[in-house]
Amino acid sequence: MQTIEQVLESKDIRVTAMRLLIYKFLAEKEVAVTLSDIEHAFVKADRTTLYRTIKTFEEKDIVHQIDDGTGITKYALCENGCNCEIETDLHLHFHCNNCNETICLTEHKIPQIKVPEGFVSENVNLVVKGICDKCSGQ
Amino acid sequence: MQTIEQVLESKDIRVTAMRLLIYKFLAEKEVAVTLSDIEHAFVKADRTTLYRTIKTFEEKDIVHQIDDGTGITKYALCENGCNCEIETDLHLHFHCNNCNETICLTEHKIPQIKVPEGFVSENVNLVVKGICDKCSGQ
DNA sequence: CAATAATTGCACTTCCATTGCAAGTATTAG
DNA sequence: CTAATACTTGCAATGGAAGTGCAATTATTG
Ligand SMILES: [Mn+2]
Ligand SMILES: [Mn+2]
Ligand SMILES: [Zn+2]
Ligand SMILES: [Zn+2]
Repeated sequence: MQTIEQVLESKDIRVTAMRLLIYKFLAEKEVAVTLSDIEHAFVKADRTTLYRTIKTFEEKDIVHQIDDGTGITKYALCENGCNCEIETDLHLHFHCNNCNETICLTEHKIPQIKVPEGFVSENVNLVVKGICDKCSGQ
Repeated sequence: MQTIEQVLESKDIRVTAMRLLIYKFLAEKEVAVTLSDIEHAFVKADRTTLYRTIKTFEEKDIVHQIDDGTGITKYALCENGCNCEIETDLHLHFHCNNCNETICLTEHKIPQIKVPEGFVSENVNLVVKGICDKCSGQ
């Protein structure tokens, strides 16, 4: 088990207080977060810093971006050993129409999608919408 | 074969010059269009009118919205007999990373996606990204 | 300790989406 | 046919998210 410091260093990112805090915040959340969520969690920090921190994380494949169709970009920590660099987002994402939260279903891989002759598939974004386990009351 | 006038009337939309023109524009395009595309095609009309026309079409299930991950909403005419109201976007969408165009693959239905216990799937958004038939040169 | 490099904060910008309100146009009732 | 009413269109303004230039601060290195 690596410490957060070790994770950052292994990706050639300097360890700063801000980065540790944001990493912890993401790790504690079991759902994908928006920049605005992070802003509300760290009101003292500047928006730009938060923005650039998450962008750094994204570049270095510490987080991946999720477009769940709400129009607002969300982010979630990559799984240990996730290969975002090679094939983006192999797992599917679930967006709850009730609580409006989006979560990674890391265990659920995206099935092979057939495309017509002449088309070349490079990657796939798949978002399932519906009611999440918490909201469905089971 | 219905005329455009008949299509609009059947959906309780008043026939206006603007609406006929925009409908025709969408019908002639084989790709999904942005509001900005429509704006460029109708420079004399006000942006708001174009916006509200497309929103009216969307409400009445004449067009469907496509979120292809570019951050800009696109629209495309619904197929004849499409059931947007009931289950949104059964077909998949393809976004070309080369020409930046998005098309409906109406023949390609989205496969059944399994979700974990407790989750209820209501609809699915699936966008495949890659190279389209025109750009792949076949 | 000084030089250098990276990070952070502030201010500003751009782009798309959306709304209030007034003016114009079509529809309906008398 | 005319007046009242409903709907459509245009203008102006707003809001929200994303992104950038630059200076100040902080950390790293020699
Ligand atoms: Mn994910
Ligand atoms: Mn479509
Ligand atoms: Zn929920
Ligand atoms: Zn193409």
